[in-house]
Amino acid sequence: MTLPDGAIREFAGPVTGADIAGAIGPGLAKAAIAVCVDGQPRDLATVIDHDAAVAIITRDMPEGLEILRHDAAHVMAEAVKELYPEAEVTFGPATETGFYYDFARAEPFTPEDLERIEARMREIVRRDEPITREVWGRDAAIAFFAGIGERYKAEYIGEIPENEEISLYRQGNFVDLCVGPHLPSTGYLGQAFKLMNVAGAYWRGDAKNAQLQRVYGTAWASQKELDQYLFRLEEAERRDHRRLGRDLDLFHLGEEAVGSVFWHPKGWTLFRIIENYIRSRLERVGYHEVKGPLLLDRSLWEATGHWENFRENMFIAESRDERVLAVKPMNCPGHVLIFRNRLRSYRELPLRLAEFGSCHRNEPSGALHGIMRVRGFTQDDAHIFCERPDLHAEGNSQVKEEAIEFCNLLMSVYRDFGFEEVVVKLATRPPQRMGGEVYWDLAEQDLEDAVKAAGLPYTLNPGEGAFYGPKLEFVLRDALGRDWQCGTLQLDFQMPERLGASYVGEDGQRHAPYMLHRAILGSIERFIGILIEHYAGRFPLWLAPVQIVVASITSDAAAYAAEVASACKAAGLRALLDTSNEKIAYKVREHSLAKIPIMLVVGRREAAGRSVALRRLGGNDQEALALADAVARLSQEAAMPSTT
RNA sequence: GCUGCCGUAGCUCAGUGGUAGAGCACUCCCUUGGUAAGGGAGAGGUCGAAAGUUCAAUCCUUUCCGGCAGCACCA
Repeated sequence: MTLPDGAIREFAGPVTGADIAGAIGPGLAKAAIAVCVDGQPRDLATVIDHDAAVAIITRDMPEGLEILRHDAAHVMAEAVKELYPEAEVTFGPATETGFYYDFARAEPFTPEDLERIEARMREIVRRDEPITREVWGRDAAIAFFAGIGERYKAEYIGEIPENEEISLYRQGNFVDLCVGPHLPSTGYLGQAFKLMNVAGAYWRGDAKNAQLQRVYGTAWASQKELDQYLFRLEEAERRDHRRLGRDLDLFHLGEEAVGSVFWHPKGWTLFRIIENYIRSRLERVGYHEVKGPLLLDRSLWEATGHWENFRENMFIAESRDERVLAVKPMNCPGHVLIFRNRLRSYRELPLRLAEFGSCHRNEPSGALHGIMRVRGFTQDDAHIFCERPDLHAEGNSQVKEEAIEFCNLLMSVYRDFGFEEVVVKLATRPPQRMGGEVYWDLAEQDLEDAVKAAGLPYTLNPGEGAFYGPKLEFVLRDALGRDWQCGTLQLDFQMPERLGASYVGEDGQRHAPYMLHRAILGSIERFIGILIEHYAGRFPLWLAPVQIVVASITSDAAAYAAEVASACKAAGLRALLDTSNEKIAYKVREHSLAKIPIMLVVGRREAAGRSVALRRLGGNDQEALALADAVARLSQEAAMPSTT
């Protein structure tokens, strides 16, 4: 047996994982929960009868944790069957943070039911029931599950491929179909788990199928990790953009416009700062900003194929002469029409048309979520029209050059917003697609080369590209370690042609251009939601809607405070004046809760010396500064990054 | 859209088959106080909407609207 460190252990005959762990040491024997044989996770009791590479899996390892969680699902199923024998079991896998199990039962589970189930689970763990594996014949297995009324299990076994082994796991009186591996006994699960909530889920993930009840739980290797996870959940709740949006008076959502945002002055300030920052970045690298119409004639959407495929998701309007129009769900057709409006030369390419495009999509009500998922939103969109690549040419195509430039720009923008960790996914040709294989080959190659050239880590997402071309998806990771897909770069060799766009090439002939759809932030509304949660509402100075509050200590200093606020505003800083009739401690608390980054406190002393006492959010001390110095320093600190 | 839960003052939440309360926020008054809540008074609600049961509904029932969680969706 070859161990992970390369050491070789000899055994006279067939051994189990437990034997091997025991041979290595008593500590490991105790910690072992499963074994990895030639890369495959197995039960600790599995007999290994050949030379193999083995690794003992413990509960602290990611593989071990996954087994633990999977077992938690089984223990839950056992508990449910004991308490509610009429419930049918279906699937119950491990998840990123725990597990779930889908049950079929006419009665909904109540929160009280969850408490009962959790208590029974803890009891099953204390019973320490041995978990054993059995291999069954297909027909016997189907008959068994059908016989005990488990129709979903029986249905599923019928669909397992002929060549696969059908294994059942038994713990106590509970028997479940499962590939495993599992813990040696229920006691190994420990008590670091908790049931979280119940929700509906479709049988086999299909909305056409019956809806089951999914019970979610979380499970960890230790109580400490469970506590940390629960704390992280609380932290996420504290940072929830819906709560902070209200507390910081950034926006509200209302039933008068479901799925659209009412931006308040501070929120709109933030929106405009972000828009202006992107505008400035784009101008520097040769984009031209445009603005297309919001309402476009039905015939255009028929030409793009949207009328056929996405009509349910579009808002439809009618003009008084009874023409049918759709509120645009995307900006590209408008940009193609701008491109197509006159004869274009290859000399104009690449042509980069950018728009802060206001889009509307009639999303299903259940999909809406704060400002993250809305029906009306704004994209930092642009379409880059490129020369049709010559399949036999040397060197980089325009498409590739533009893709590289875009990756660099995107990374720089993300860094400016405080996101350092970004992963890229390359989504390649889907089963249903348009265009010949040679074009797909080249297109995928160009995008892959571009990510490499930009030095970004990436993973493949096979078959997930759009029907008109492959795409890059940019996923950033926030302060809480959550992933958000924001940026996208999609290559499209269909739409320009479909809408009759062309340019005159060097050869004097007309060609349909290639088009790159690209966005960095994606939806600005959603991106602001992400920023709020990333920063927990404590924006860096350049983004803060209110950067400075000038607070007076006594009314004697009010006039000077007003002068200080004016000086800040004159320097382009977003400053607020607070000369209200409150004590300074009250003002400090109030503006700290409003998460305003800088407070300039002025009393008699400052007024006499033309100075300010500068206090930073979260700090406990103040710094005495001459007014002019403070303004100069803050202006510099508040500068928009990468734009000067 | 589906399943479950929820909807009482701007916010957080009590409460009752006989038409409502607290804290914070808000307004006014007193207070001029040096770094996370000074004191007092006042105003504020068709109890999400409609229909039904009832002598009587904020409370019970139904439908609708909206929110939350998950699923499905996300060109």
